[in-house]
Amino acid sequence: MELKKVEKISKALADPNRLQILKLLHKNKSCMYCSDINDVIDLAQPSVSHHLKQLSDAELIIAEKEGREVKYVLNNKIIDQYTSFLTSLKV
Amino acid sequence: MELKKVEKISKALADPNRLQILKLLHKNKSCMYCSDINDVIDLAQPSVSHHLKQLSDAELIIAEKEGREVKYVLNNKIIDQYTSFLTSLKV
DNA sequence: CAAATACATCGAAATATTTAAATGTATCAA
DNA sequence: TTGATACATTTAAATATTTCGATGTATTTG
Repeated sequence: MELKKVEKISKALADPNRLQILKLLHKNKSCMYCSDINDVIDLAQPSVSHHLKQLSDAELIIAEKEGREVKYVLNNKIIDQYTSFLTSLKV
Repeated sequence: MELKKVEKISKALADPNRLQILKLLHKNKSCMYCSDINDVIDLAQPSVSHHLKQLSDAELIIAEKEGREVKYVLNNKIIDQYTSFLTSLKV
């Protein structure tokens, strides 16, 4: 995995609200809508939208548009790639 | 692993210079001195010192004082703990 | 088509991070 | 003990991130 990509994923993971969103997605078996996340995270809607975009840009989550809602799905694959890189750093 | 700790490690990993330092430590089998890192990283000495402190505070590296030099060692254990947390997020 | 809903984008303020020059501290060597 | 070396800390400037109100854009519903 490219260092630039590792940096981007790390940045996405470096915020308590975004970590909470990922935990929520895990708990709810990855299927959550933006409004559900808005209900739980104690931030204004544009802030949540911003965080979801960062997670999405890092490919940690995948946004699936369903009518006027957006469903968010955890991207297991990129987590594997990221952890593989980190493991490869070990001596 | 605590979310606060995950956040701190993620922050430490979210910088190109710090990632490069970790790669250097891996390449050199974890045994490097501050001055060696200064030679390779294109930053002033206080900046490198600052980055090493962040990696050290996140426990990604361990600083071992040897006389007037400091040797840096990769902390495999914390990498394992961090990747375990990330893996546990998967659905 | 008009109103409502769900989410995104813009703009701006508050806060955090990165960087380096200047300086400080500890250790070694002569 | 004096000068040099290795690294840390302080201070301050530049830059990036976080946050939210206001507003914009689709989509659905009546």
